[in-house]
Amino acid sequence: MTFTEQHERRIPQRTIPRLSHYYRALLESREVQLISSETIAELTGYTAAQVRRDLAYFGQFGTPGRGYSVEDLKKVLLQILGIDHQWNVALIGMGNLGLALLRYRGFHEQGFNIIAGFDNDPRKVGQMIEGVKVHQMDELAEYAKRDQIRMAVVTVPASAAQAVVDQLVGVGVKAILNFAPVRLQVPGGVKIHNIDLAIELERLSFLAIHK
Amino acid sequence: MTFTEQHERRIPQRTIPRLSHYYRALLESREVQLISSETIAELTGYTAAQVRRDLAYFGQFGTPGRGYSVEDLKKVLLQILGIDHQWNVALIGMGNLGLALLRYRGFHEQGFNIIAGFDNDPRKVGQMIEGVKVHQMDELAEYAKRDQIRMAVVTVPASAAQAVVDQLVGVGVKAILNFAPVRLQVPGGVKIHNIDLAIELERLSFLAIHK
DNA sequence: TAGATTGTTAATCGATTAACAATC
DNA sequence: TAGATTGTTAATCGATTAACAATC
Repeated sequence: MTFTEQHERRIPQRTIPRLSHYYRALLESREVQLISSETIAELTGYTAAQVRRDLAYFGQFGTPGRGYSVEDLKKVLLQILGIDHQWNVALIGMGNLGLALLRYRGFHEQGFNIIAGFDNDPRKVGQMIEGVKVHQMDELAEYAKRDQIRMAVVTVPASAAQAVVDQLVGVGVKAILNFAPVRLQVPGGVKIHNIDLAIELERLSFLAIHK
Repeated sequence: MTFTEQHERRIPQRTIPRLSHYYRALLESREVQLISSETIAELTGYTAAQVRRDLAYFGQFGTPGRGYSVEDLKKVLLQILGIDHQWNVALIGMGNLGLALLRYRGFHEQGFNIIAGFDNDPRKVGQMIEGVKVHQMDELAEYAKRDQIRMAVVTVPASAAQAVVDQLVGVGVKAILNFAPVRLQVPGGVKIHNIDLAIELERLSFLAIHK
C-alpha cells in the first residue's frame, strides 16, 4: 500500500504531530499484523475516531472489521511525514543551542543529517564538531548546492535571524526550523516552523499559576 | 491597574503564547503612553479583534477611544503570565540538551533561575557548570524544599522520564517542561508541557513536502 | 453468519472574526 | 462635539466527536 497525494484535503495543523505520535505507537506496539484505531488511540492518548479521521485525510488504509496493517501503516506514515528518506540539513548558528542540537542524537536517528554548520564567529569557523565542519556564512551557497540542502535549523540571535533566513531562501532552502525569538518573513513556498523557548517557559509559568 | 483572577473565564490554550507575543510587542514598541489593539496586532501579526478578545478574558484594561496604557498593560501581562517574579527551576538530566539549556541565557533573562542540576551519572555529579552544581537525584527532595523549587525542566532519556517526573511531583514541583519524547502521567494540579524535537522535525518535514 | 472495525456523515464543540453600541 | 477605539455580542469558521452504514 502506498500513499498517493491525490486523496489529500485540507489538513488541520494539529493532525500533523498526531501522525508522528501514531507512527511512534506503531513502532512501540507489540501488534505484529493488524492494529485497530482503538489500540492506536490507547497507545497515544487520542480517541479512536480522531485516529481514523486523521488517517482518512490521506486515504483509505484500513480494512473494515479487521483494522490497519501495522507494516503498511508504518510505510504510509513515513511517506506522509516525509521521513522515508534522508534530509540534508544545514545548522546556522554555533552557539550553545546550536552545539547542543549538533550533539543531539535524535536528529540523525530520524534521518535528519546535519551535514554542515555555519557561523560568522572566526573562532568557530574551521572547527570540526561532532564530525561536522563549521563554515563561514558566505560559503552557504556553495554547500547548499553541492549537498542539496533543502532544510535548515536556525539558532542565531534574533537580530541576525531575518538576514540568515533571507540567505537560506536565496540558496533554495525550503523548510526552516527557527529557534530565534522573532517573527520571520519568508516567501510563499518556503515553510518556517518556530520553536521559541522563552515563550514555552512563559506558557509553563502561566499554567503553573492558573489553577 | 492590577489583574485580578476574578474576571477569568475558560482561556483557549492558544491565547497563552499570544499573550507572550503581545508582551514582547509592548517591550519593543515605541509607543510610550497608549497603544491600540490595532498597533499590537500589526507588531505581532495577529488581528486587532483577537488582541482585544484575548485581553478581555482577563479583565478590562483599555479605555474606549484611547487604547491601552503601555505601562499598565505590561504590568498586567507580567502578572497574567506569572513572570512578575522569579521562578526557581531544577534541571534534571545533564546531557547535551540539558547543558545547552543551562548555558542558554534566555532562561535567566526571563526570571527562570536554574538553581540546581540533577543527574545520576557519577562523572557529572559534583561538577559546577555555569555556576550551577550538579547533584544526585536522591538529593532532590532536600534542595526542592530548601530553595522552594516549584518548576523543573526534564531532559533525561525517554526511558527515565516517568520515574523522574514521579520524583518531581513527590517533592512538590507544580510545573514541568519535558523534553523527553514520551507521554508522561502527572496527577491533577501538576502541569506538564512537552517539547518534542523529533516531532517538530517531522512536522517540518511534512510541511516541506506538502506544497 | 456474527462480530468487529473502518470510513464518513452529521452533530457538537470551541475558537476566531466581524460588527457595533458604549464610551472616552 | 467628532473621531477613535474598546469590550462584547452574534456570526462564522474549523476541528472534534458520535453514530452508523458499509464491509470484512
